Amino acid sequence: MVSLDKTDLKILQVLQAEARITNQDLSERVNLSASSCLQRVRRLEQAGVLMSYHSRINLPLICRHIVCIATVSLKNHSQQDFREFEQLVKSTPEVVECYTVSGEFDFFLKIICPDMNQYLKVNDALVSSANRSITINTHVVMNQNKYFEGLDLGKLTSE
Amino acid sequence: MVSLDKTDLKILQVLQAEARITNQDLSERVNLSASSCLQRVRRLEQAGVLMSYHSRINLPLICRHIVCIATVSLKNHSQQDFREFEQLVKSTPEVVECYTVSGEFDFFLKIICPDMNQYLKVNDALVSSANRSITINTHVVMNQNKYFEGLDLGKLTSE
DNA sequence: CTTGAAAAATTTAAGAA
DNA sequence: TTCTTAAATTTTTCAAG
Repeated sequence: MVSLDKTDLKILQVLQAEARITNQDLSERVNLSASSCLQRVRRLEQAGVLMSYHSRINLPLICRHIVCIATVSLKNHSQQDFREFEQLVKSTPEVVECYTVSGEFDFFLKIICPDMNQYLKVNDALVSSANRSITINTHVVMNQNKYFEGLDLGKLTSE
Repeated sequence: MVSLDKTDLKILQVLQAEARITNQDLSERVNLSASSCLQRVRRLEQAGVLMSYHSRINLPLICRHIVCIATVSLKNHSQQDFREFEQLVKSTPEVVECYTVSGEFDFFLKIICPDMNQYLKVNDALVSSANRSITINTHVVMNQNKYFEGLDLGKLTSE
């Protein structure tokens, strides 16, 4: 567990939502000189706290596509079967996120495809990937009401 | 629908996964001069194609927390009830993503809390927010196997 | 829509507190 | 850890193709 002071948290808070801010502007926001701000950012990167920087793209604006969320249950709960399924997921580019969960399902997948035809192919590949039984339930996303915009690190790290 | 050429797609492809790349490096990657590369990036921002830039933070490294995925079904499917629920979700910081879906559920939520105690509070707030009936099913995330790293825009936009 | 050059701004390393 | 300073680099504008 890396320990961070308030200034580090402020830096992370800003970078979560404005990753392309200049170091100079960032330093003003957190009341630091540009050089010590940069030093902290580099340290956070090296420590693995800042993992990567991404752009959000307005996909509906540039192409037709469908987003689905699929629940997955494996009949056989052996480590081997889990690993194999995870491997398959990792090598399937249409699956953009995958969570292992407790409860009535084993996995949640988020899948993005150009059209339903391609989705069916991905689905088939997941189902018939091996000879083990698997139940996949698909939910087509009709609207995304809330996008991830960064966590409230103050709340999460307080206490 | 905004129409993009191959160079625009390359720019988006790079920025999705390396949002803090310098414009100069980006221009080399896409075989353009720095100035025309910058011009394209600004145009993509103005057109709303590039929406925002985010950092991924290694949360397990800096604090204890739990991630849950919840399925939600409303008993009453009136527009009014949907809107009210969406409003509640938007004003609840622990809910970091929300999808309206077709099928057996109405919404999928991703929720991040410092601990289970706080999760229960959020859950209660969602359930008892109003006098309408709602079914929430919680799945604790045990592992995230695949993170969003950027779409393959070539595949999505081809044809 | 591009390039290339010049000006403005930022990043980054070094030295001192 | 911080800051200041200064050199290196990058961003940004603009004239011209």
